[in-house]
Amino acid sequence: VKPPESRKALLVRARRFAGWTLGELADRYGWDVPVDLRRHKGWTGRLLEEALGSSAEPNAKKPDFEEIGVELKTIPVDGQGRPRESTFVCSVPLAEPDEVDWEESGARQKLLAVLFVPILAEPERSVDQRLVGTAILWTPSEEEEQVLATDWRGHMEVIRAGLVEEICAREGVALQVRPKGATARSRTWGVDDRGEAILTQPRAFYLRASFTGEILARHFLQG
DNA sequence: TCTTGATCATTC
DNA sequence: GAATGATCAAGA
Repeated sequence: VKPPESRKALLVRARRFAGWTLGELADRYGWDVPVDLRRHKGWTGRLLEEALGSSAEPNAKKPDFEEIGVELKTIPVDGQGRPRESTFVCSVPLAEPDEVDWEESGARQKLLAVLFVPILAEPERSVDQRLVGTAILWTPSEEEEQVLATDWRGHMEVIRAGLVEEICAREGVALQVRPKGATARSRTWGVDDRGEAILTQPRAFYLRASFTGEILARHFLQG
C-alpha cells in the first residue's frame, strides 16, 4: 500500500474501512488473526498501519505518515464509543529533562496531528470480530493544547527537580505519566534531587481515556 | 467499574 | 536499552 498523498486522502482511505471487521482486514493483507491480544498487544495498530500505507519503517522514530506529518493511533472503544484504554504518547525524557519546553517537546510533536481509528472492542467480541470505526483526524484545539501544556509542564517541573520517583499516574488532567518498560525491573537513567544520575523505571506520557473520549464524542456529535 | 502499574512482541 | 505498537489485570 502506497502512502497517502494528503491528510484528506488518508482520512478518506481510513474511513473506507469503517464497518470492516479486523478479521476481514487481516484477510485482505494475508495476516493471521491472534485468538487474543495478550501476547500481541500491538497487532491492531500494525494492521492498520499496513492497511493505510504507513510510510515509516517498523520501530522508526518518525511519524507514521511522515510526508503529511500524521500519527496513527488505534483506540479500543466500548459500545458507547468510549475508550477502554489510555493512549501511549511517547517516553518521558528522564535523563535530559532540561532540554525543551512544551512547544518543542516530543509529546507535542506526536500530538500535532493524530488519526484516531476507533476499534469496537467489547470484551465478548473476538479479535477477528472487532469492528473498525469511523476514523477522525484530530489536531488539538487551543483549549486542549493548554490542558496538555499545563500537564506536561507540571510533570517536567517535578522531574527537573529530581523527584521522578514521586510521580504518580493520578497526576495530570489529560496527560499522565506511567511506567513503560518490559517489566517493573526495567531501568533507565534519570536524575535525583541532587542532580546525580540514578537508575529509575522508564516512564511514558499517556492520554487519559477521559480526554480521548471527549475528542471522539465531540466529533461524532458534530458530524 | 475504573485506573494504575505491569507487561508483551519485535526490531535495531 | 530504547524505540515501535499497545493491552492486561489486580486493587482501589
